[in-house]
Amino acid sequence: MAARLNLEEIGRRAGVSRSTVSRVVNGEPNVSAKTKRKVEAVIAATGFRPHAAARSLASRQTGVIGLIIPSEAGTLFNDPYFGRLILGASDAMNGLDLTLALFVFGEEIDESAIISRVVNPGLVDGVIVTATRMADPLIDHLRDAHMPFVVIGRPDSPHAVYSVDADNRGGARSAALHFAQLGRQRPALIAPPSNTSAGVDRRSGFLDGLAEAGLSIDGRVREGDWTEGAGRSAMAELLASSPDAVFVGSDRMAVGALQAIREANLQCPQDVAVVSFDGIIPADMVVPRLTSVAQPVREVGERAVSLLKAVLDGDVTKAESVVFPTELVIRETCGAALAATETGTAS
Amino acid sequence: MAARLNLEEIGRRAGVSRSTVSRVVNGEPNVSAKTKRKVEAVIAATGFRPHAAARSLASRQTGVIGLIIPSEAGTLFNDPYFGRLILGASDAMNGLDLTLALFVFGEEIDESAIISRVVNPGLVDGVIVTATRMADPLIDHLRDAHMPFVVIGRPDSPHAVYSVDADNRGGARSAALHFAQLGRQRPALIAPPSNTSAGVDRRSGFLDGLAEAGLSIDGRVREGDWTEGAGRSAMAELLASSPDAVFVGSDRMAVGALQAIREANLQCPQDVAVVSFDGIIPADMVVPRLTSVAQPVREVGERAVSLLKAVLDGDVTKAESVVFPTELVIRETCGAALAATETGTAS
DNA sequence: TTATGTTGTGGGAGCGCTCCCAAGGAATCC
DNA sequence: GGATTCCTTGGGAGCGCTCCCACAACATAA
Repeated sequence: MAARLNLEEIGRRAGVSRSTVSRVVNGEPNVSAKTKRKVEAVIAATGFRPHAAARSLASRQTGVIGLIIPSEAGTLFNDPYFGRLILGASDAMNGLDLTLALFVFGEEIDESAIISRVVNPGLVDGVIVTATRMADPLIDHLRDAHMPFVVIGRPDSPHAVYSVDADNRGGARSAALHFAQLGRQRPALIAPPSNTSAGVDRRSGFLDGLAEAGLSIDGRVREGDWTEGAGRSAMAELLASSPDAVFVGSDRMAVGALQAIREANLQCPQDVAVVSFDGIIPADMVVPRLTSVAQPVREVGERAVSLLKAVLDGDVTKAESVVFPTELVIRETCGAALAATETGTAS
Repeated sequence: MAARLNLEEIGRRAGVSRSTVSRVVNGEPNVSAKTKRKVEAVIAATGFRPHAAARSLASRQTGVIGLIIPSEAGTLFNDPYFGRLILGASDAMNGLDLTLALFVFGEEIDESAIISRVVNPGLVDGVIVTATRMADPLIDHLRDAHMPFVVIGRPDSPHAVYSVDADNRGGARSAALHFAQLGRQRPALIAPPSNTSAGVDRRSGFLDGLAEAGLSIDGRVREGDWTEGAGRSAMAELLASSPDAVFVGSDRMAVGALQAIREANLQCPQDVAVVSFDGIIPADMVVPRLTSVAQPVREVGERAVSLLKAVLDGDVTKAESVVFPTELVIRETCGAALAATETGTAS
């Protein structure tokens, strides 16, 4: 009775062959309009959908792209960065009729177990790797397994790697210049982990900017693991060397830093100006409102997908690595409005 | 030379048949220790992994579970809820050797296009539906397509549906009782959207709690779309009727509400106490620290996976719907410490 | 007329796996 | 000893699709 719905069966009902149905389903040319109409009618009536696994097996591509978020990032799931990234990637995939497979490494999960699942042939066509660590072993594994991939971040691989990144150095540099312009004399830095490319770049970009502006940092540098707690304790330590401006490498750490400033009975931005990085926390969430270097997270996600798609299609004429500009969004914590008032430039 | 690696080829190299290799790969019994060792050696030497699509086609299951986040939730990606949920689901899947496929509906994407992709046979074994709307059409589609699914939330379907939810009513009720206990007289409510089960339940739970405690709300009710902005404007409106306590249906809206209170030159908790729902914002992120009804988001995600797994395995002896308890976590915005001080009960 | 495309259609082969049956050999039972 | 069972192994069939070649039907050119 209810014969299993497949190309053969649809063909039987439409009075054509399996091959013709396949052509209609895949929108191939060289099908007469009449035949096409007949077949489409049967498909619509039955609600037939081709079997994905069979298609994958025969065509050797799955239409699935993996997004890999390694273990250290597990805690990062508390910040909106990955949500945005996923949203961007997902949007792009919807447009390309691709499916997103998400691989999150839990701390307790053996990394190699995940890797072997990811590179499982016939599961995904390619992967996007996020939160890349410096010298990430995952990248070598992917290359060894001949799995096409795109990295989000700046990979420090000896080989050429397709990548998408935000301009971390430039953004951090602009924070330094901003402090200089506001007349701050004793800058400090709370850097993200230096085992990530973003950590390295935000640190060096800021230091370069300071040097350019003739400011010195004199060891007022700490490093934190992206969390509020880390920002808070790093800031508490830094306050001993009385900085008047701090560049904090992530919004979440900046929230912690503001907390520490408040606890020391100091005022932000009057006593200590703060500029952070990400531009990802809703503006109204913290008081005073955070001045932050914004990066286009969603666009990064979208672009990673389209780049990977190009790689998969062999469309290698496109650029190998893309860097999105970042933008210093001035709100309250940097004290720009304050400075303007003092010099009578603004209200 | 490099013959394609498949069961046949591995078998050839190990001097056994395709079938035997298959048995070893799948850990089936009834393979002699010696044969097993031989085959495993060849597999290890070659790095062979069985082809997922071929396996899916033959076995009629994919080992992939879909997680669906409908369009309205797109904006919600700004809050950590979905990150936690994904993390929980992902952890559970890693443990069960399952792969997570994420389907996010963008506003601009035609819902039915996604649906047809989701129910594509041979893609996923089953799906988890989140952020369910009341009378969600998606649920009917899934049923029609015979796609096994589990709902996160409280589905209001005429049919029996497997579901996992947090005790929204109970949590909201406890907020009301807490206000009553603290002697607040003029409670108000900022409810989440009433087209979601969480919105309906948090609203009714709070109102029930008030009734129980003999407090009336007199129209001091607004509704917001989960965002800070909505919380802020709802609170601004409510302040006209001078409430002394507000239950806000989500942490993000509570952040906006606090902002509105501050802008009205009122003090929280002295003038207006605030209790919110979710328990998801890092405690230090806002000042004063948010008293919130915490729900175990990660556990909900994990449980949804294990429930779906049970459904897929035909292990229907397990409960059809699971409700996780919620817990009122007292911090600063409710004014409990304040009340205690006043009555001399605590420091 | 015959040679030469062009378009539409059908069907064989094969993707790599699982499922299942059969068969040989070893172990066990009466 | 022969009959019965169990364990181990091999291979046919088939999952539903794509790829490719063959071929019929028709148009076009010499």
